[in-house]
Amino acid sequence: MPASREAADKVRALRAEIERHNHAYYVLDAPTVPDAEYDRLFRELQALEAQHPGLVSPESPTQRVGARPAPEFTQVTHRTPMLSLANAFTEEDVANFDRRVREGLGLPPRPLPTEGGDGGSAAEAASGRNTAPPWDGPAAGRALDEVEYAAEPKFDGLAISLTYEQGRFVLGATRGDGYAGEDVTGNLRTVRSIPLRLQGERLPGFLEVRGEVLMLRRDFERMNERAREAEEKEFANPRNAAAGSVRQLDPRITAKRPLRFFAYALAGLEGQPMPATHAEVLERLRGWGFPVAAERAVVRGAAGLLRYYGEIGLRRAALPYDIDGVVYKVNRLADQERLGYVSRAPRFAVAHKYPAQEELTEVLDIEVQVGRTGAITPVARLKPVLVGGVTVTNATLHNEDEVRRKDIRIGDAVIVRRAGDVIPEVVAAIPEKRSGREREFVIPKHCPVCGSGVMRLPDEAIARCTGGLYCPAQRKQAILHFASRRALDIEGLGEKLVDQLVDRDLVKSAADLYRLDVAALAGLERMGDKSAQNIVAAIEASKDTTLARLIYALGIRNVGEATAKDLARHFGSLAALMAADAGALQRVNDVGPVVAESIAGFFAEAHNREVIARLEQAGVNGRAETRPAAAVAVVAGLTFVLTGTLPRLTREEAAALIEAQGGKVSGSVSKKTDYVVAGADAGSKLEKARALGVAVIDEDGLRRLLNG
DNA sequence: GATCCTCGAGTTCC
DNA sequence: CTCGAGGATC
Repeated sequence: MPASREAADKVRALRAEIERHNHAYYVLDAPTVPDAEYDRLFRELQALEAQHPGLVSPESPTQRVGARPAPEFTQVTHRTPMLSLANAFTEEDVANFDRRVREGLGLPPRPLPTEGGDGGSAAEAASGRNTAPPWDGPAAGRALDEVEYAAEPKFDGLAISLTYEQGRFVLGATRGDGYAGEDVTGNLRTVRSIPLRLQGERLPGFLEVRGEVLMLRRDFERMNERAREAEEKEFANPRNAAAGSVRQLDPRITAKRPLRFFAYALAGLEGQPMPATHAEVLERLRGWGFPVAAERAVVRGAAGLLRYYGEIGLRRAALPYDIDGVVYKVNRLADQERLGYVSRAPRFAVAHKYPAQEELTEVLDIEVQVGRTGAITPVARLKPVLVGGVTVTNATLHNEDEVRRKDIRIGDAVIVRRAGDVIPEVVAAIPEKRSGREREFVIPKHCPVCGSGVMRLPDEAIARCTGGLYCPAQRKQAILHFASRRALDIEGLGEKLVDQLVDRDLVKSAADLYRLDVAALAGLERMGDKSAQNIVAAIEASKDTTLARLIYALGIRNVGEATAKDLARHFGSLAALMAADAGALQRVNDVGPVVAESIAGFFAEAHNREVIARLEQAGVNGRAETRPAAAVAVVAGLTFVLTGTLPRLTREEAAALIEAQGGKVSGSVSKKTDYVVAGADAGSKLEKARALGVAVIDEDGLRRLLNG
């Protein structure tokens, strides 16, 4: 059917509208229509194009769904090479960069305090420049002498080059070796934030744009979540996911990946004059419809660069995308040209890197640890590697399924990261690096500590040692738990000491702690008279405690701090708790059939009852806490979550104050949270609070609430 | 029955 | 901090 003029007009209008919505959503990050409306427009356009195949053109938004797979990519030679940048790691490197730029531009080595603006003008005259230097503005003083730089985040993605002819996207290529890359036009057409047609009135006849393809962290996580549900392989990080997606031979797969594009340079322009500065380049790119980094800035001198580096460093974790540093470019393009290139890197730009949060290392071995409940946890012993400033040698692998899912083998090269900036985590193995000598990990059939059988219940992820308290590892953990800060808080009773006490049979259960005397302790390693006295005193002091702490200290399965508090409040004494049957137990908040069975089962054991009797004889007294009549307090009945470092209170102190007035302190933020109390360096909880619209207060705000 | 909210448990390094 | 899972809720 020949396309009627009417249909052609309609198609054009629909395309324009859809691209406008695309731009608003993917580039401006401000959606203009609901998703359903967008889908409706999209389907309407698809239907029209199906009716009139003559109207289909490569820059129609419908073509973003991806063309057929290609047998391989064809090579493209870059008109201008895509060079890499020199790296800077230290402040000194940055100072040297600034110094070399000044030399290259014929400026004096450093603007001396006494010279004022004279140095600048002298240099300008000497260099014979005819354009106004950036520091020749109305501002006066020292800053006049400093070089102006454009600074922006360095995206951790895949560098690509986009070519536009007469405003239409015609070629997209990977960086490759810098001189020739691969033609990935079909894949890049599916990336919604890459304009298929440039926006604006005055379009260049030819345009080549450089930028980065990446995945936003939230998109990456959502994608991995779906892969996990579908039991497909997950990607290790957003960069690998983006790179893998762009180099997909089947564009229909690429189309399903949530890729984004950010532009950062102009490599070719015909038909209109180049802008004067890099900052203006970015504005021009934005005008044509390309996303550019919101964090871009123009700064002066080495001091300005370092300040920018520090600011972005602080915001790094909160940025929507991964970055591995920041990039500094001399702002004026004329100056860039004068500085030119040295070997393969430009002299006018440098990448200032942050310490890596991910590193490559090697799994030397996978050992297992036995926890308090007998849980057998595989732990990777790693070749030591510096990640984000600390040396990492161990990382938990959680459980057998996790090892299988990530397919981590002994001897593998692996990527290690510090999750939430603290706890080391093995992100993924790199199977390409295998030699064939790697060994797969298997959970041992017998406990490495006591030799008892290891059992994994069918619907549990964790394998456990069946040795119970016969197993020295579990006994040690039980005693450490009993003495821990949130339980009976026996200071000085740490791992090394408990190891010795249990290995020498001086202590078999928590009750035995109360029979220790200085003489018994004094014979141990690293244990003088003074230390022994301190420990005996700490054990003595622990006898006076609360019922909630005592219940928690017993280490009943599925009974943690919060449940212990509920149980203490409900029953009032250990005797009453021990006498309760499953029905009575389930009347307590948050106790269902499973927890009730754990509790009843614990007290049914003769051994446990004996330990409790001996604790009571020794004088361990779990006194019930009397609740203040707190109905009048402002915070009564409200739920708080504490995060970050408060200026004057520890989190424990703040929690105690809240609970004393009848408030509740919880560990995770949800819609039901009333207040998040945030201190310095607050992390994900603060983010979540903001996302959910939960009220955030600081320590002073909390004090005001507590004081009514 | 599905979904959301919490809690419990295990873990690293300084 | 993260994961898994128990309990509550709709």
